[in-house]
Amino acid sequence: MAGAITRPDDVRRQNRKLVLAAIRRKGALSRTDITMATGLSASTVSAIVAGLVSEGVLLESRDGDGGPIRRGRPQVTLMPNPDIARVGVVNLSLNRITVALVDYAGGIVADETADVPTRSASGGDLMAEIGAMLRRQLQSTAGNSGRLMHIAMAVQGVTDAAGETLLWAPIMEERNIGFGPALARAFGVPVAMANDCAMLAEALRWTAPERYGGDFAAILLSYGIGMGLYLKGQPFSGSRSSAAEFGHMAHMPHGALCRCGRRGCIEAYAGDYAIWRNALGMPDTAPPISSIDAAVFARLAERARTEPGVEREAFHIAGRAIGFGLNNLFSLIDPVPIALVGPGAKVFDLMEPEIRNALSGAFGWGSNHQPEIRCYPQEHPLILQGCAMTSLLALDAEMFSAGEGRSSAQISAA
Amino acid sequence: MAGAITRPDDVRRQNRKLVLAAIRRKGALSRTDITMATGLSASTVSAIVAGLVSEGVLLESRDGDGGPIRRGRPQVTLMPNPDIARVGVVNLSLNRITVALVDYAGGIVADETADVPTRSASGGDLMAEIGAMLRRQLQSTAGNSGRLMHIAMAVQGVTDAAGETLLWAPIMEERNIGFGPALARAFGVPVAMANDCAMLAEALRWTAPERYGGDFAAILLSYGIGMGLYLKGQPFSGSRSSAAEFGHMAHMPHGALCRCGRRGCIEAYAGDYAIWRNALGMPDTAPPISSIDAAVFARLAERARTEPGVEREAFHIAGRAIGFGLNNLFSLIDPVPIALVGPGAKVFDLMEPEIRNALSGAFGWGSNHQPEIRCYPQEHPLILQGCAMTSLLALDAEMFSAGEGRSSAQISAA
DNA sequence: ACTATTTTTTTCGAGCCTCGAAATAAAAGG
DNA sequence: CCTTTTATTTCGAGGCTCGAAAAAAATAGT
Repeated sequence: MAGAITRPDDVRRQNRKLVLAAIRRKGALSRTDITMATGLSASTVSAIVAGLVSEGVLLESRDGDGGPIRRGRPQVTLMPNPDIARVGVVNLSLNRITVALVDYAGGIVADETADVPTRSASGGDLMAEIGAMLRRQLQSTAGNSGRLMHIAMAVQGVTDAAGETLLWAPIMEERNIGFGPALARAFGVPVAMANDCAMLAEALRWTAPERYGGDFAAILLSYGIGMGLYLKGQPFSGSRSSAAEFGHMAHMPHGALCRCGRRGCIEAYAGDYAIWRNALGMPDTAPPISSIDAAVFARLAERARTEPGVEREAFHIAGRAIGFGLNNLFSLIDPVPIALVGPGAKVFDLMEPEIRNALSGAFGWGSNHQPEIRCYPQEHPLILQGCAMTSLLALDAEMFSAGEGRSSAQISAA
Repeated sequence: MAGAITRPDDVRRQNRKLVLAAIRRKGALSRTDITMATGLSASTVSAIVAGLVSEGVLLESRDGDGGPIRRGRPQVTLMPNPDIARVGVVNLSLNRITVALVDYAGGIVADETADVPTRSASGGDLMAEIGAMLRRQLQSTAGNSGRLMHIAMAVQGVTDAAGETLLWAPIMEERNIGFGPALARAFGVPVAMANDCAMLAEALRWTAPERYGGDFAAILLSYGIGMGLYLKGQPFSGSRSSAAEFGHMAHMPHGALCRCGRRGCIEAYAGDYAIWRNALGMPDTAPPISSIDAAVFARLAERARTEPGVEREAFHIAGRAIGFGLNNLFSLIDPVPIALVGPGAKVFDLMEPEIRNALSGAFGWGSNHQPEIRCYPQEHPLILQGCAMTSLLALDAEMFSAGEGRSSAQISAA
């Protein structure tokens, strides 16, 4: 409530951020374009851009790239200077680590995926592997671009609100792993860690702002069920943990056994292991299996499509659970567009009728709950993109908006 | 994402708001106190306060009120000028309209409650009654204070996100009633309409900031079940409606009949009519009765306390439903302190064990869901207070923070 | 009574920032 | 080579906050 006080310098910082955001959205903009996009006066834009160029944050490009030849002084295009900084991107999911290096302009400098048995690995093991991968990439690409200035990490699990500690993850035994501080110490840069679904949401918002520019939910259906929420233009998170644990809302009291240890969670009906369990006619208290081969799962879906039976019913049960959860979610936050991401999106056709059915009961006030649902089967590219955006926006906001003082001194271009 | 641009004037506006907020929190402050409370420099505070005093927003009081006699130039106390404006406060609940007039310092100028059969009334009827009550109060207190400048209205029902239209209310048949625009037209002032639970939350936050200064939920257990949420220092609302419909989360698929027309809502197990239904051994599809006498309900609770039986079981069922809802809520937003408000708070002892029980299943990441729960049996004073705060803060922010231009011209002090 | 001390508040100049208007730069057209 | 057009920079005005110094207004002490 108190709020921070405002000083004249804050005005400049705020407007610098505005300029950088506009350029990042469009990729490249002239000063005139920035004037129109931000509403700032031409003189102010001129001053701000001059500062950013002299600090090396932006690059001027005089060659009009393909625009129609017009009379008058040609516009000078401004774009992020790729070599001013790099950011590290890490995605930790079941038995798989992906590390990438992205330059300040968003270009991928390096990209590597390693298979690692996460279930049996300790936090230290994973930390060492991630550190080694990132260090290798930094070395192999040294000299041709700026120094590492930020790391964003996506994990399949519950993180604390500060984005430092992985509190619990279905993909491994150990708990309370401080990946954030560890990475920060190892590489001397700020680290943002978040649930992979939060990164998903960030990426979707970025790639399809016309659809996901407002409120929406990204639901990841893979090994477990997660959700990333954007509300009022802000990523939603709990006060202590990353929260938004859609998959662990209670569907059935004393119901099926969930991997989180409780019973009756939505995930215990709609997670891949749950569908597997039901499709094989196992009791719903059977312990969740740890990993399901994609091809095997695809065959299961195929059988469910071709003939009625226990397999098809398993998908229906999953659909009902998801629909139930969406229904409750929508009771709390109003219906929003939904993005279904990951392997589960490939079998959406098998679940959609039950999902829609669960949502069909209209409230007295008539707001129909039927939302727009879109499917995105490939989650990994989106997660990485979300991490990259998170890091780059953090750089825009924290580092380069601060002005002359620190940044230009810290940055050493090659 | 785009965000508004910032100009030097915005700095002054922001800091004026800061000063006003500090004074409203403490009631009366000297310039030195403001300096410490806001972090602004003494010179800036001096300039801002001079403006506010010359506009008549603040009043200087030279008589040191009881403070220990100290050396040095005595502090001049600044407080809101009660006569600079008044705000109207309206609470519409089942068969009851309360209207009050509050001055800019928060003092109650007039207060009146009328019994009106809301179920059979039309929106126009209610609007006419509210208008008449408010107009009467304005006339009877004319001359001794400022003109009406804002109205806040709390309703037991679902409103749109803009705070203009009552979309649906359990207390009446008609839907989509535009109380907001109607009041605004009738009195020529901005109107903020919201769910009564949102106002509740506002009041609690105000009266006990040490407990409710952060995230918390206020749950109103009366004729229906509502919730007001504060998250990250912001009142939570949906994108289209007021949302946060805790009472209409789905507890049991195809379960008990709810007053909203659907089945299995939490309210259909924990609303007063649901408890009544269960305590009398009626089927849970029996139509909800429209109103329950407080004394009768109290006798019911007394019997449940003294002897086991169907009455006690009815309260247990209610507790389970509420606990179930809290469990799901906490899956989405992390556990937060809970304020139980209204008649239902009087029977909390009968429900608490089942509520706690439903919350006892810990997640894998160990965050225990047991929240701090406090009871506030009297909802009406809190709702009115919340309305008053809403209006006064709106005045602070919108009108007086704008500076010289408009406000001083519009205000006519008696 | 009068001066010294203490505390609060105001005044003043420096340093930011944004903006509009005017000036300058850099192209195509004729 | 001059005119027109469009983009960008320069310049002065007007705000705002801040620190330092000055002024105000009381008590304490002699």
